[in-house]
Amino acid sequence: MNRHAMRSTLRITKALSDMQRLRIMLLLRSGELCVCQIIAVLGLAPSTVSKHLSILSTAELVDSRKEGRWAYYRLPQGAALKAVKPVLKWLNVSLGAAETALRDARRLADVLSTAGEGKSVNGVKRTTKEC
Amino acid sequence: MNRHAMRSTLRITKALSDMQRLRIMLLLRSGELCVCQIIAVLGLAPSTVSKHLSILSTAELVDSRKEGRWAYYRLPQGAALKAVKPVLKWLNVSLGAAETALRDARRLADVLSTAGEGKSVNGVKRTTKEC
DNA sequence: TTTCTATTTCGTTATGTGTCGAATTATCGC
DNA sequence: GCGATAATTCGACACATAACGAAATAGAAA
Repeated sequence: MNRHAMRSTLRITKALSDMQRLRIMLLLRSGELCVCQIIAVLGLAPSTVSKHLSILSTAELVDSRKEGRWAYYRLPQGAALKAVKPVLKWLNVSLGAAETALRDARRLADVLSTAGEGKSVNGVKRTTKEC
Repeated sequence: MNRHAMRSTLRITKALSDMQRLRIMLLLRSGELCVCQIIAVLGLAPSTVSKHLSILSTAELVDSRKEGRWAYYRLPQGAALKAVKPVLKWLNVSLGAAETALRDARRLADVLSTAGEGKSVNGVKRTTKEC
């Protein structure tokens, strides 16, 4: 139980000790996102973003699910949320209004609006690719 | 104001992304400590501990003062405390009962108890404070 | 099937970081 | 003054890590 507390805590702090991963955590405040959307906002190589997501996932700072070709990530919801909620709250307060965060938010809005006109909202089916 | 929020937040998470520095933060819950006491508990080279303390200090996760030959470090008290209090609280909850933390606490108690009274092996009493 | 697309894994490279010992600075006691 | 102690800075090394592209994996559409 607490035998690995240091290890798991360190995994969390290490996961948060990178600028790109902080950006991802802030992005996910907007809700569930697929990898290609995160890639579009961060402007990094897909393999790089995937690695970052893997690190956040191992630290249990994000949840993920697969649907078809897509992989979706979001902030934790269940028991894991309880463990990291104070950290998420601190992150939100600490840099919710940071320049980078605001710019990323704008980019995300852009990505969401231009990615297929009637996205999954309204249940409109897309025949075109999304990412 | 928030122009460097990301930078300072990242400095904090980077500072906390190391096992030895987490140990130091937990040690300082006991109150102000001088560098030599921290060295004794951690069992690392003085130069290494000094570097760790410098990183924590730059991140404003600790305060320091100098008194004579000694340098004392403690958790932040003033405005800086406000900024990092949630993090400190999370740390406390997250690994206050961790194995390493408990062991370090015992070592610290040992260091503190033998510090003021005839610590020398031959029983020679010191006239001055010593580490 | 084949051909896309989305994502992950792998290999490589450049940079960052933790550690130590040696040298340096500062202070105290003699 | 001198020598001892506390702490920091510096230089070097080993190791960790973030970045990329290429290749591999998985699924959807032609």
